[in-house]
Amino acid sequence: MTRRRASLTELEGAVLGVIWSRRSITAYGVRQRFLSSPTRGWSSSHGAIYPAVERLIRYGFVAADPARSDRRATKTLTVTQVGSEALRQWLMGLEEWMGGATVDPIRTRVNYFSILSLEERKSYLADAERNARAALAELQDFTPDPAAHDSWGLEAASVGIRLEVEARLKWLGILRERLEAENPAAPESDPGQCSSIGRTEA
Amino acid sequence: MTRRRASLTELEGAVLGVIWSRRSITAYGVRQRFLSSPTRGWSSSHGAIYPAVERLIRYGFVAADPARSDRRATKTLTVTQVGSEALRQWLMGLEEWMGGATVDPIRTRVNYFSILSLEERKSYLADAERNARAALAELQDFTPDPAAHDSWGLEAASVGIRLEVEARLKWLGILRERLEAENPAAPESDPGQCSSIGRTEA
DNA sequence: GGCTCCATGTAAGGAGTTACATGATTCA
DNA sequence: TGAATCATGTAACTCCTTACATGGAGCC
Repeated sequence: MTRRRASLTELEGAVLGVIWSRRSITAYGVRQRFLSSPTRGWSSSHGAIYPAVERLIRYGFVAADPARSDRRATKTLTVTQVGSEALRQWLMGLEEWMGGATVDPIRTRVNYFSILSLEERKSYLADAERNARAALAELQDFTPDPAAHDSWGLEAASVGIRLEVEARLKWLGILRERLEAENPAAPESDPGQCSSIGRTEA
Repeated sequence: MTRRRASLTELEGAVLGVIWSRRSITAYGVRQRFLSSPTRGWSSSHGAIYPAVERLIRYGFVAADPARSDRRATKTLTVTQVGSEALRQWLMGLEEWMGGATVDPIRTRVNYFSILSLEERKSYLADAERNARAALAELQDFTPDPAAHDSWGLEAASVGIRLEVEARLKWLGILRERLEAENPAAPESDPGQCSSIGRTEA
């Protein structure tokens, strides 16, 4: 119950949420949950999760009891009363900027598209579409944590994930069409013209 | 031209891209670009950008020339030949995971929705929708950097931003409807029943 | 007995946030 | 001359990544 920041970090909040949604789980189990999340970019390294759990314990938000019937250092984590209130507060602590767009590595790169040749752009878009489609396919097989005591939220979130990836796919399709419209595939004629487009820099 | 990582970080890549898209710009100007980006979550702190620029200079990707007609320490940054190749390589270095969903703070919180009361959930969704709508409205006024030498990519990216936020808005609408369908607004009758739903934990 | 998981930790190094600190330029 | 803005940097702190390190449990 040490001094702590005004509010939880995203990782701490998510870890607290996972423990809560399982009623009890080990730190190792928390990591498994993060690993199996369809959302890429969740830090699921030991070096991030164990310290985060430790902090939650220090704050008094999580109780760690040595697991009986296991001579290992295995600890069973549970959310305390205080922790449950902290989780609720973190949840309700929406900030205005959160309504805006997230950082999307595919989109970041598109900003500087004009450095690429037409062929490179096409190849980029094809790669991106393939990756997005793969993510969507994986999503088909995804079932939210069956061990959670209530999966309304997990279900709801997975709908959001699907919509986000579908939006990305739609966007990539628009870009592909845009590119094709601007550079009609001149059939076997004058290939030199196309490949110079977009390479303003040597 | 010091030893460096195998590939650029997202921040380094984006900084390199900004410098390239302006042909030349100061580090301060790069920061202004990040600040005016409609994508939230871009680190735009001095403490992140100046060191990133320094690294790019060390790698030989960016040239820094003291600006004439300015007795301050102002340096004009330009992308070198090597840097332009590095930018192209970073751009084309798409990885598979990038097709997946990004970390969205609104969505993260929804995962643990079952800790909230019905009223709290409704309030959360209303807040989130308001924030997303505000982000969309700001996007209307947004024009990609007019000083860029080619804005195809910037334009294309801003379309993606719009689609992402619209998808978020659509998703939040679905959740709101879902919530209302499950808990029909019992008109002035038995308010106690509703407020207990979703609070399985004390 | 050996392999695969389960389970927890630590240490080095890199990077971002925030706050501190300084000074030039421009415009009214 | 004063205020706002342009412009750069540094230092403390925290956090994450990656790799290293250890050992029990369960199963064949």
